[in-house]
Amino acid sequence: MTELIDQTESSAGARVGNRALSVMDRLREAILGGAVAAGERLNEVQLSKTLSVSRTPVRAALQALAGEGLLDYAPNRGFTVREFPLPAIVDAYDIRAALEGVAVRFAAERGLPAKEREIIERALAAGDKLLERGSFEAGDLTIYRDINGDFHDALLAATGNRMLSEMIRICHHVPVSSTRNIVVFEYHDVRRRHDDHHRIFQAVLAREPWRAEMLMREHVASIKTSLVGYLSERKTYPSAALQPAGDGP
Amino acid sequence: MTELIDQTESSAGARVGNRALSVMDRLREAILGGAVAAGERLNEVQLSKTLSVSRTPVRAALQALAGEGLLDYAPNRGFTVREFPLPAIVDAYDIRAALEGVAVRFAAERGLPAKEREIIERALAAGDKLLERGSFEAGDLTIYRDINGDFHDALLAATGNRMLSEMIRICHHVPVSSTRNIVVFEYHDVRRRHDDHHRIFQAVLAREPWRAEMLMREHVASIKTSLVGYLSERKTYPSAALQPAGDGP
DNA sequence: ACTACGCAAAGTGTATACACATCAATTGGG
DNA sequence: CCCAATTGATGTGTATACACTTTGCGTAGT
Repeated sequence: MTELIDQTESSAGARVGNRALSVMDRLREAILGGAVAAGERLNEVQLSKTLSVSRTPVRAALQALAGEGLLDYAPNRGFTVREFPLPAIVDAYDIRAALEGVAVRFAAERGLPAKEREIIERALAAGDKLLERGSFEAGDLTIYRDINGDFHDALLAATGNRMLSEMIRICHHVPVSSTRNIVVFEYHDVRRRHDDHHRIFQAVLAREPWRAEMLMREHVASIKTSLVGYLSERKTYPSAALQPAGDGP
Repeated sequence: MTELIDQTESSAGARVGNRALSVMDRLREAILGGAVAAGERLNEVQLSKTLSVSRTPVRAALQALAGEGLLDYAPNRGFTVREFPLPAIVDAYDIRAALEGVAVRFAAERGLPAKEREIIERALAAGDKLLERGSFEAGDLTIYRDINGDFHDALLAATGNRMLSEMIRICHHVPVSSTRNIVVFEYHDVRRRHDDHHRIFQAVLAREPWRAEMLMREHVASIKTSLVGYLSERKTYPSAALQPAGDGP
């Protein structure tokens, strides 16, 4: 009763009740933030003591997170943080490329609702303005990260297919692979991807489904390529290294 | 300890503990079988009385099924059977086509493990034998349904990517859209799809990733087309009509 | 007759106690 | 000295009681 929880999302995915919801959010944050190691076993009583709730909402949250693919479950052994080996992370980009490709194809076939169209136009305009200077300054990348997120989210909402959006959301929530992050910091790369966005948007408006899909697939694939290149330069395993960098537009 | 449950699957997806597992299976069966209507609200106490268990495993099962996308959840209102409008069912084929396309691409890139290769070869041989007669008899479709399932499952296992296989599994579990069913009964159509399987397998063996992906996409897309055609002939809504027919190879 | 308030019944959310499985360490036998 | 069985501790699985939220019905007021 005293807790203030943003239960904006109503019935998507595998949510759970009041208190369990906040537990779920805190746990997800902890997992994605790397506070708990991959493969680590999550002790229910310990968590319930830490979070000052009973085991019931903790269990509910754990099961919901398992539904999101962040945890593994083994009977009589409880939940463990799912491991995401580097190959699996890279694969996630291919999966995401295929799914977002289908999403924009749907959007191009069905047409863009006015609301989403406005959001996208605003995002594109904001990107144009940010990029017209010809170079990046301090907080610019953070700003563009949000712009990029708005673009993809709006396109996602435009498909009107829950299963598809949930799957894409899962791809975005693969540890270290959040959409709102950017792998390549070079101005020139961001510029190119912003141009991709324009082209994709045009294809959707022009009702060219297959061109839109193809562009989106290539768009996401190029992000994967950048990630792989980034990783092969510095051999370091990116569990923490990528944390602030992550993935791309 | 008196109950005999097949807990073959260990840590995939969102499973839950011993008793909850059997509850989950029974509920899934009931939902997929159409025993409970879409949109219907699932009463926890009623279910627990029906199944002779307490509410705890029932809740666990419900949350797990929500994680599989079969149920919706609303805080303080419980779980409802998710609705799958006809457009969503049709969309599922496009999503499945994209995902299985990526799966075979991975298989072609990575190579087929000996075990899966054997399974596929056996399935293809069995299909050849079944089809060489030139026409279908009574139980032949049921047999081919299993052959078809084995083929797709083996290919799926060969990718070695959990997220991908789970997503494909979800597509297959969309109500009325199980892979192991076949929409078109014509011998000629099954023949064509069996040929598709051969070509896909060859492409995977020949290490031609993009050709394999393209073939698989077209393969699944053709099934969607058949379904749409089937539906537009008889205008009846397929909630029950498709139950025995379903979807295809 | 219609609306608004309130109360009661139904149902979900949470806490807690107990049953059972798993794992590790210790002890007894070979 | 090593292997194995048993026993304890740790931790999950289930049942149940209670608190809170929602919802529908009934009543009173306009």
